[in-house]
Amino acid sequence: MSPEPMRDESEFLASYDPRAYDPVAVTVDVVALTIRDGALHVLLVRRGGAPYAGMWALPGGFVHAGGRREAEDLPDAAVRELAEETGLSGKDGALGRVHLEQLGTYGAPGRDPRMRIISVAYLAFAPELPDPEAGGDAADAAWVAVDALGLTESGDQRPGTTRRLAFDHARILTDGLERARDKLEYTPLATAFCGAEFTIPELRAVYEAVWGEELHAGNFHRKVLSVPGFVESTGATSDKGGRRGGPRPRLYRAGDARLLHPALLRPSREEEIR
Amino acid sequence: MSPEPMRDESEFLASYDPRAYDPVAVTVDVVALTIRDGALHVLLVRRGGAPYAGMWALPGGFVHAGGRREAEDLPDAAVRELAEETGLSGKDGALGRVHLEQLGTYGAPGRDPRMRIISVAYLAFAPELPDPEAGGDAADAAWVAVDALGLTESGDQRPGTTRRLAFDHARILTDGLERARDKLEYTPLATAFCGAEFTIPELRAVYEAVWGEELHAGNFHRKVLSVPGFVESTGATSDKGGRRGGPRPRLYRAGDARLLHPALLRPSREEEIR
DNA sequence: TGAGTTCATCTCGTTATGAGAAGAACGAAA
DNA sequence: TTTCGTTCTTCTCATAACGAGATGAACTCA
Repeated sequence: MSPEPMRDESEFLASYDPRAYDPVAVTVDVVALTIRDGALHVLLVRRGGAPYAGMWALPGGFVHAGGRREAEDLPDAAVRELAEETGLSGKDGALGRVHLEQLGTYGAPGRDPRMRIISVAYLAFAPELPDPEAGGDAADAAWVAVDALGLTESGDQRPGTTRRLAFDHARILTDGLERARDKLEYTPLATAFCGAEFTIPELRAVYEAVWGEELHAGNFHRKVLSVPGFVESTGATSDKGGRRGGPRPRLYRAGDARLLHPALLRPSREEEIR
Repeated sequence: MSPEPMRDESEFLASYDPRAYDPVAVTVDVVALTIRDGALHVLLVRRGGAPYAGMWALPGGFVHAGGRREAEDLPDAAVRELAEETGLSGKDGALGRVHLEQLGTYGAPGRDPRMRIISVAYLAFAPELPDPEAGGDAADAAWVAVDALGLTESGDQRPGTTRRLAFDHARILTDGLERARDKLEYTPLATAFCGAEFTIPELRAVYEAVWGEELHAGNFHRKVLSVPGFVESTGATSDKGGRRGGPRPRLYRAGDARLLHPALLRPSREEEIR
């Protein structure tokens, strides 16, 4: 990993010139997902400046690497960009309960017309949040229904889709959705889309929105209660029934499991196997 | 993502100065795993130069970003570094049959004493390969038994371990092993550790080496044959029995499944759940 | 030749899953 | 207020999957 062998470490550090290397920039981009009106939504910003001005993009920006500003870690950069470009406050505010994990890194030459840019993508699961306010370089910011973006399996957008995504963000978003679908199978992260207390029908609505298919209510109920540590009862009952009738569902909160065992497998997996 | 709004994209590109940004460098590091003598091994190089001279590290190096050399994509950089530092030839040679996937990106400030370095880690599964030859900046290169590195769950090495790992490579390797264990559960990638044709006992040995526990031979056999697309029969039989006796096992090759359904879950999962 | 090992298959009891049904609780419309 | 349709929650039942153990044949090594 070192450019050339040297005898002494301090001598090496003194003579080291970072600028002698190829110029690269590192950004973070965030795929922030939430459930609104029973449908999966992603947080997007409309780009104010070039390149791709006017198009929609994932919130993100350059990592403060330590030159003029203080160096920040990658997850911190993700939270900062999310806060800056959307007006949502950071860890102690609206973004306090979100789950954040690294999704992947995208660095193909030419993915950004300005220069070689390596983008570290993060994936966030959030409970229902207020509408964002555009800030930073963003001309606009909004929660957008994922279904309205016309994404294809290959990471493109279908022709005729009104909201076009900049850069390779359609691919990043597609990968993020795929990851979210997988994570719901074997981790309890569906609870990250809910409030602190939730009902089993609410939890089922999360699965149905992310997976895009209806689940058998009875079997789902049995399964959630039988997996150890998935949810724990609060003893209380929701104060209202469903909006179209039905009894008041009981309230639960997230349990202490980090993995679901056995997993909650989605029904229509057969097609994707080959 | 743009530094400041501008009216025209070409005007923007002309005036853009990459050097105005914080200096960052991007590297790739590869966690290359294989099975030798029934035990899981990882490819390591001994560092010739500073920093961490003399310590062991994952093979890796700077990404050619496009300044003086031609820009290369991240996976290409991973293959190139693997080839350069170990003497193993590239895609058409010994490295032709390896599975390569992105593992994660490590960019904490201070992880490299020279400057801010963002490292994109890749994970490789390889069948048994020849001993590597040191090249590039590496003073030595070898397949090292993972068990001999004294890795802890928290990504450190136990005190007293002779081969110390440079940088945060103990953490990267720990994450890679965790990922490998997971992948064996729900993908047919265990076959990537085998040759083109293999027996079911050989495949079981892969699982036992990666998971570090013995499996029930009969149930494993039933399971592998019952999962559609995992393996397909060649009709042939191995020309030798096991080294300690037993009949000649039949030969199989990898099937066309990309996902195992139902998955092959490892037995002792209960402990890791909470 | 004999002893010990391993492959491959089978059995059996337990657990998990999919599909459907039923009673009770509720909202909304008549 | 009554009625009707909806939803929560719990059951049942048939099927599939799994863990543990057993068996006989095939092979290596002493």
